[in-house]
Amino acid sequence: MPKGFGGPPGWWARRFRGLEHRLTIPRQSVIDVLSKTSKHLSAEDIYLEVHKVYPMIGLSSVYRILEWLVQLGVVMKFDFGDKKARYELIKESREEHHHHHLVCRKCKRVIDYTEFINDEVEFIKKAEQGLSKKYNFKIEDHIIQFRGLCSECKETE
Amino acid sequence: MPKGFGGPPGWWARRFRGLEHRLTIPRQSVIDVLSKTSKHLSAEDIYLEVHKVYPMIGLSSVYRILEWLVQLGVVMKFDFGDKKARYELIKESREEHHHHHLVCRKCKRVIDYTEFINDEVEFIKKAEQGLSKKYNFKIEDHIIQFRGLCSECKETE
DNA sequence: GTTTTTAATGAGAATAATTATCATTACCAA
DNA sequence: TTGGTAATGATAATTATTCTCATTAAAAAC
Ligand SMILES: [Mn+2]
Ligand SMILES: [Mn+2]
Ligand SMILES: [Zn+2]
Ligand SMILES: [Zn+2]
Repeated sequence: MPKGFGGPPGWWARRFRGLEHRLTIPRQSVIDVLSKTSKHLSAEDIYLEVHKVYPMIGLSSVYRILEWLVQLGVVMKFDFGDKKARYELIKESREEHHHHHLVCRKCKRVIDYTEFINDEVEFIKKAEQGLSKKYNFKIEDHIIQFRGLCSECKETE
Repeated sequence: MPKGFGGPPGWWARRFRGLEHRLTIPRQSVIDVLSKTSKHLSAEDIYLEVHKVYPMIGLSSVYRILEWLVQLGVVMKFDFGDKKARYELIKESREEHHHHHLVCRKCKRVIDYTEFINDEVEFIKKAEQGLSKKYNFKIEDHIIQFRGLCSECKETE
């Protein structure tokens, strides 16, 4: 795997080997872009980034690849209220990078936060146990968002 | 206000009186539909329901009215991963009806749950305090979703 | 009540994110 | 190599949502 393609060399190759999933250059490139940022990129953002290093990429491929990664549980897809989906790689060291979002309803700015994760994990664990039992529902992940006004938008109210 | 238009007679009229907001028949009708269901209706669902009782309603009015209600903090707008927005009236007795959602990633079914609300309120209160201070962010509401597979979809896996 | 002013509506066109289609290309396994 | 399959990229199609604008309804002024 060429240097600069997302994570420790071979990591993604190993991640996908054996599955009937090929780690092609377009796929590598998308993963690479996602792995290099903590921003919340839209499909088009990602397309433009990949395009810089791999200009023959097609926008439809980006959408296809993102959907593939979401299905595989490698990427999370978010809706922050502007009308495009935003994507974020789920980091390996989940515990380290587990976080949620503050979303400004006005400017749509998004702030990652990791505070209170311990309290959260405790609360979530209990809730997940109870809910999955009661509703016979297999819980795979969760979303927590606080919504309101960011410091900037609070001024201009 | 005609009987059957959403809640105790005069309630919504009082709710909006004095604001420069008119409680017209299209607006009443939309509120009425939302107040009579616990489903998570899309704009078009609402349009079709209102249309039954007020056939001259326009779809664009429904969108406009829903946005207005969201701005007023009377209605919440959700994204459950199918690609249309869904709307839910925020009930007066918030404590009573405060709930969150289990969302099936496969069939997009949505289950309301109210369990663990006490634990949640405690956790949320603490988090809100800390986060709003640290990030100088005015928190207005929050979203919690558990996502995964409903009992049906778990079978066909 | 009638007129004046303003806000809200409804039809339809326009927008824009996402999906579907399909011919071409890259990849893998004999 | 060669055959079979999976992935890609260009493009068209879809579809939820927003915009525009002439018409209508509501409140305010008279
Ligand atoms: Mn994030
Ligand atoms: Mn609900
Ligand atoms: Zn803001
Ligand atoms: Zn399901």
